[in-house]
Parts: sequence; C-alpha cells; structure tokens
Amino acid sequence: MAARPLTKPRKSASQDRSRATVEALVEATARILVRDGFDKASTNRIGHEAGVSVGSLYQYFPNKEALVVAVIERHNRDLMTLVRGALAGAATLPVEQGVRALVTAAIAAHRLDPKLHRVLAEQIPRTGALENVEAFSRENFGTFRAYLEDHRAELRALDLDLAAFVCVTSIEALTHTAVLHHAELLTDEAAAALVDETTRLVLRYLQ
Amino acid sequence: MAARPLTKPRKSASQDRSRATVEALVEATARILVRDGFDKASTNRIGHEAGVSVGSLYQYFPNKEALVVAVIERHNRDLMTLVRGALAGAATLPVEQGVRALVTAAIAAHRLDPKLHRVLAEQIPRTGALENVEAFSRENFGTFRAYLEDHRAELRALDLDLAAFVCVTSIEALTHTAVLHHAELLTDEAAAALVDETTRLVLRYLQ
DNA sequence: GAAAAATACGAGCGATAACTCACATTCCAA
DNA sequence: TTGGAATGTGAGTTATCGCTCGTATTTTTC
Repeated sequence: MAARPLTKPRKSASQDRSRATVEALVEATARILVRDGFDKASTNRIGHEAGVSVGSLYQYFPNKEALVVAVIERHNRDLMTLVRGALAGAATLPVEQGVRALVTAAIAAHRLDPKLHRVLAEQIPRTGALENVEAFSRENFGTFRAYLEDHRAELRALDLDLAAFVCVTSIEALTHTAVLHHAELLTDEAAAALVDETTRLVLRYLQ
Repeated sequence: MAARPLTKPRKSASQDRSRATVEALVEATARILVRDGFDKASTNRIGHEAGVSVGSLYQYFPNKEALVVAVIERHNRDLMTLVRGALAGAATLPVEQGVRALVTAAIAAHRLDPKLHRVLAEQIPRTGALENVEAFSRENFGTFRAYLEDHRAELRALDLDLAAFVCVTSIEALTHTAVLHHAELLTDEAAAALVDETTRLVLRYLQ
C-alpha cells in the first residue's frame, strides 16, 4: 500500500492525563501561531509553551504538520458548525432574507477568531490541510447551489453552478477581506452597511 | 537611526557581467519557486540553478527574502502595467463597457503567469513584500473609485468608498479563484461566461 | 503492593539551511 | 601593460530544527 502522509496521532490518548496533554499541545500551537507566526512554531517551543516535553509531543503527533492540521481541523469544525446552522435556518426563507442571513453568518464566522483565521489562511497552502479546506468550500458551494435550486421561482434563469460559484466566492472574499484586512469596516454601522451592500450585490445579481 | 529591514541589494551591479548575474538569480528564483515551491528554494540551490556561486548571490542580495521580494516586485510590475493600461483605456467608456474591459483585464493579468502568481500569493505573507502588494491594491481601489466618480451620472446613489471596495474585491476574488483554482472555467466559452457573469454582478450592483 | 501498561522526560543526533570569508579571476582606466 | 577595482568562488562556520530513544514517573490491573 502507498505511504500515507501521517497526520493522525500515533497513539490515541486513553487516560485523562494524556487527553489533557494533547489538548494543551493543540492550544499551545494555536497560541504560538497567533502570537509568533508559523515560522517560530518549532516543536520544542510548542512543547515548552504547553508545559510538555518534546518526547510527549511526538507520542501523539507524528510530526509538526500534524499539530497544525489539528488546529486547522478544530477551527474548521467551529466555522462549519456556525455556517451550517445559518444555512439550515435560511433554507426555507425567501431569498431576500436567506441571502442576508448567509452574509451575516459569513461575517460572524470570520469574527470567531480573526487572528487565528488569518494565520491559518496564510499558512494552509504549506500544510496537508488543503483537502480539508476544499471540502469546506465544496460543502458551502453545494448547499448554496441546492438553496438556489429550491428558490428557482424567485430568480432569473441561471446557470446554477456558475451562479453559486459567483455568489459564494464573492461573499467569502468580501467578508474575509473586510474582517482580516479592514478592521475599520467593523464598527457596528460599517458592518451593517457591509451586510447591506453584500446582500444587495448578490440579490441583484440573482434576480 | 532604526535598523531597516534589508531587502535592497548590497551592491548595485554596474558592469554588464554583474547585471547578468543579478538577472540570472532572479530568474532562477522564480523558476525554482514555480517548479519546487518555496521551501525547496534554498540559497545554495538558487545559486546552482542560476549558475552562480552562493558568494556572488550574497554580493547582491542581503538575504533569501530579498530574492523573493525581487521576484514579487517584478511580477507586480508586469501586472500593474497591464491593469493600468486597461483602466486608462476604459476611463472614458460608459460603465457597461468600462467594467467589462476591467474584468477582462483582471483575467488576463491572472493568466500572465498563473503558477508564479499562485506561489507568490501563497508566500507573500511570509515576506516583507506585503506593503508592495497593498500598494497595488490601493492603486486599483483609488483608480476605480475615481472612475466611479466620473461616471456618477450613470449610477445609483453610492457610497463611493464602499462601492469601490465591493467591486474591486469581488472582481479580484472571482478572477483569482477561477484562474488559480478552477482551471475548468478557462476554456474559451467558460471564460466568456465568467466575464459575462462578473460584469453583470458588478453592473447590476452599481446601477 | 507488585507487575505491567501508559505516560512523560529531555539530552542529543543528524540534517539542513543561511550566510561568511579568504582567495581567484576578470575588467577597466591610466 | 599594469595595478586596483569589480566580480566570482565554494568549502566551511554557525545555528536551528525535527525527531529519537533510553530512562523516569504515574496509573491501572490483579
């Protein structure tokens, strides 16, 4: 069989003590990524920050990348929970409110932990976690496409694939850029204006 | 005085021979970035690829980052030339054609050297070239805002800053994502459809 | 409470990378 | 032609990093 890239734990922690160790390592990794950046996140340093020896680190993570992947997976899980909830809630709404809810959720998702999100977004291409993130993208794309299909009656004639691509990409880019590169757009009024404009952009395109 | 980050040549090459050396180093760096990725781009390897010794490399570049920055600056210069030309040509056109020309130019810009563009986009956060790229963004933003101002009569009432942000960010994201992550959207028909849809998105938003 | 299993430790190994420096070669001005 | 300036060389230095492994400690099992 082919050599799989190892990003899974060597041992799975069974006692409470070791579960706490694993938890501390993932937390420490996230903290160091945010505070010092990817290049400063050496395994020795992560161990030190977590109050754990390098040896223990390598009991649970086969390599440094696996630690970063663990952080990404956890962050992704949080995002997905939030976005899935919003999409589920919006499914039965007419497009005016549905799209608005989705945009609002996208901003909320980016605000969960903006600094971590930024570091991860910048460093993901270097890790084996691309698949993970692309799966996330695909899920959003698929769900939104289904939403459009359900509300076809409210829309102009559309190539659904293309329309979903245009909408999802635009919403993601606008919220991502606003939250991560234009903090000034996040006062309450500015954020409201951003939601309005993004919603308008998407709606006028769809209708 | 404060210690400035060194990304400028130690010596500026004055003879033809040394200019050729510098040129070869930048070329080699770009080639290695595209072929092998950032992590494989060691200074020794770059020197070897350029047919130049490490010693010579360090005569003209204070560190590895400076080499990458040089590649980024060159690529950016190419992009800017293209985009500036398109914006200049579009300045007097009505928005229907102006926006379409801009979108077409954005795709052309991303197609200049997609592989290099992708590697650089991924690695820029790690280099000192962020300012560079942000300057590029700001120029585009400013030019487009001025364009909107000139064509106010054709548009609905707008917050120009916000509208320019929305349009520029969306166009950039759609073209970037399409070219770099969805090669299938770049057959001639698909590309034409993408231009149509992006143009429509922006125009219906503005009008 | 003793044996066994799980967990934790951290000095140190091997690899690699950025960068230097003492010396060689080429170019050019006088 | 020649001497100094510009350019080029690459083995070696220094530093860091990922990771191992022999050992120590804690927990569980019986």
